[in-house]
Amino acid sequence: MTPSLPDFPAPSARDQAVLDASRTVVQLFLRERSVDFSVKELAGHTGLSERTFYRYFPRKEDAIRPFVAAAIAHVVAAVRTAPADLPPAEAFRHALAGLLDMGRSVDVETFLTLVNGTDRLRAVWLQVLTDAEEAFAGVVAERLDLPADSVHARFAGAVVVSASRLAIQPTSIASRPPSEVFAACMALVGPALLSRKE
Amino acid sequence: MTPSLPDFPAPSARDQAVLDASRTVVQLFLRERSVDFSVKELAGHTGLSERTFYRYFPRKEDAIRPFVAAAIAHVVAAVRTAPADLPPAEAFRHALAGLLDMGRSVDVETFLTLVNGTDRLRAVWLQVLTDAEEAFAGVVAERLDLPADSVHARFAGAVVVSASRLAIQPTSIASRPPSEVFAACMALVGPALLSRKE
DNA sequence: TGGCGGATTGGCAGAAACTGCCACACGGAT
DNA sequence: ATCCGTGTGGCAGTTTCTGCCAATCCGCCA
Repeated sequence: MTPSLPDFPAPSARDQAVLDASRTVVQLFLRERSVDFSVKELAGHTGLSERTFYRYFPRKEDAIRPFVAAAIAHVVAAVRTAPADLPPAEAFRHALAGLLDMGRSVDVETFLTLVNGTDRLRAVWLQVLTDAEEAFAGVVAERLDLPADSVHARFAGAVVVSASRLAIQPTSIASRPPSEVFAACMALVGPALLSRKE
Repeated sequence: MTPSLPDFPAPSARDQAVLDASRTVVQLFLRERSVDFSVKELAGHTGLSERTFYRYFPRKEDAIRPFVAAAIAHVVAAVRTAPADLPPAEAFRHALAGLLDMGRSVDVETFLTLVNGTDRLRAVWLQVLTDAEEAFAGVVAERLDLPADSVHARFAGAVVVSASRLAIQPTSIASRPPSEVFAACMALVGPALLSRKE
């Protein structure tokens, strides 16, 4: 039997191995409060050969990507399963807050500091966020009953990502909690972007 | 005498040399419709030694950065000098359209295709756009009389960048002209974000 | 059980990207 | 002429990354 839908690929053993390796790398970064490691070292810490490391991660800085992508997928899933009558903006806000609470297990703040302090990692971070726009556009489209590739949906996805990014920036955090900043941003864009038209 | 304000650095001869080199690289990419060149080749084409190339551009893909940054600075300047009574969204739309018209001298569309088709360049592109958010936030803050580092201004900057990015994406272009897409996005966010409150 | 085929792995060689160092060239001020 | 700060080129050495091949693992079928 085929236990999973063909177009919704079940996470293969390999994907899991990649994600594990990614998580190990991130934990190493956080433990040492540094990202200054050679590939040889990273491969050693993850129990992979150097060659396999490069097969898992096309470039060494991509090692953080699966971990971050998984976190975002978590948010998307949370929004998707939120009660249907919850306004999309609220659903996102809750999901985001949930993620940052989960942050007790991984110190989100130092992670972001490390990532933003390193050009190469910052680049990966931005790429992942840009990919997230698509996923967010998808769930917005679902909720508002729009085509997922419409300008409206895609723009909404991008706006939500922007608000999220702003909400978790250190300078914003200092002033007030992320979910407040996020809500403030959502209030600014008005109802046209994220409400279902009757 | 000191001919320029100390905190507004006059473009040094070196900066100009860097920008020239960057432009040369971009022109090479466009002429060959390829970005597949070694540093040795790029250095040769720009008339720089390999060593100096690395002094100008920390990583080889950064070679496109000054060129793109200059284009964005051009947009920012255009918005800044737009008539004060023009709504900010309109000012951005005009400036953007102007840039794309300038596109006759550099084929914007193939440039974006090349950049988006290469992970390393795409990363740089996204970084530059993220930097642009700050600059855009600055001119929005100017026009709306807000502090430049307020959440409102920064969010507005990010939203404008998102709309611009969406507007120049090939899939969007195919359907309708960029400045229309941009205007559609601006219409979605409503007046709260970009209008001066009386 | 034993072998077959596809996917994954590790090791090695080599290319390409990048850095540290130093000596040299240039231009302006003394 | 000399000094000095800035920029440059060249070279050696390190790190990152890729191509290739042989070895291994694993599900599967005979």
